[in-house]
Amino acid sequence: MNATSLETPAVPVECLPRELVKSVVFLLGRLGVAVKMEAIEEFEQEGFGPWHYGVLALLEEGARQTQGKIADTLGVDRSQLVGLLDHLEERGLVERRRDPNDRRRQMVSLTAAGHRQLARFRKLVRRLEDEFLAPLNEDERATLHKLLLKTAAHRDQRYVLTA
Amino acid sequence: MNATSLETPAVPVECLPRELVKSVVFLLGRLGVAVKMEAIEEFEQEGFGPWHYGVLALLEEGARQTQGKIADTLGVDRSQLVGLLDHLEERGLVERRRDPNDRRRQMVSLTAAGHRQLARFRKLVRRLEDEFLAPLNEDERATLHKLLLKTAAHRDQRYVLTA
DNA sequence: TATTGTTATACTCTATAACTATA
DNA sequence: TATAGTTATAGAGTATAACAATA
Repeated sequence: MNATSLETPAVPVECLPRELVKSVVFLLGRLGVAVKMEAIEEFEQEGFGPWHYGVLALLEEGARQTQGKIADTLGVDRSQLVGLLDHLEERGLVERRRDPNDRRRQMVSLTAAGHRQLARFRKLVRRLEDEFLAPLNEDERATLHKLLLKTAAHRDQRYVLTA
Repeated sequence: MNATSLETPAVPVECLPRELVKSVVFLLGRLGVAVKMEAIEEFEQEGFGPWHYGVLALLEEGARQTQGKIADTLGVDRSQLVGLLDHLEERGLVERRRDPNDRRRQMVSLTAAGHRQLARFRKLVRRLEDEFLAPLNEDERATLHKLLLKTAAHRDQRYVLTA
């Protein structure tokens, strides 16, 4: 039984320095890392990681991408993507085919099983989001999203939502 | 010159999947990790890490903490805190004194130099925050803070701002 | 020679587990 | 025996660099 228990702790939980709690970047960093870790745990229970979800989601939007493009778009290293695709291919969720016009390139595409797995991933993410944002109502979530998106898009073009 | 350059890129930057960009938890995770990495870089240039700032900020609020209390409050492992305090003590920013009533305990307190370093850390964090939240005005930053705090406090008592 | 995908290597961070000295 | 602090060890995750095939 530790201090994070739901029961009233014998010793009151010490608060973080006000200075930190008042800082937007501190909260952003802490929450961001926390949500990432929770996501990793959730995906791991199904034998995957969050990156696998990103790859499948990207492939569904624009089929037949080369590995280089997938890696650059998602912001993962090309060498890292190899292992992710191996994992997905072994489970029959994606297919790799050499581009006949340039046999260095691999054209990656989603299989039917890949689409079904993507649906499962979406359910997982919805659950995670509902749990993590539990104290916020719909309006607040929309506001939070708007502010985060504005911040992200300012730093990185890839976040700009095109019409 | 890479694709993240400010110039108009020859090849248009591929967008992330809309599905991801529309997810609050995805943005939160990405931005959180990004701001953490930027903070680490900034602190590193002064020969420290973000944790050192947390320790100094905590010590200023409530002096003469034991190491266990500091570690639990900040959420770092006790064994990790040892190295952080070594680093700070070598530079004369904190002092460790054995508690005469229980010689297992170390009482840690801030020195005058520690206070001055804390002031420098604060300037660094203000700069980081201004840079990271550049696209948001004062009202938006306040709203973002409110929403993040509400989310964090719901998950972890240590974030509850006491009057 | 440059590029695509791949493999191998190294390094950082963290989590865990032993160890000491005190209680 | 249990606790506070310390040290040592091992693992995951990531970044870097070498490599093979093709252009």
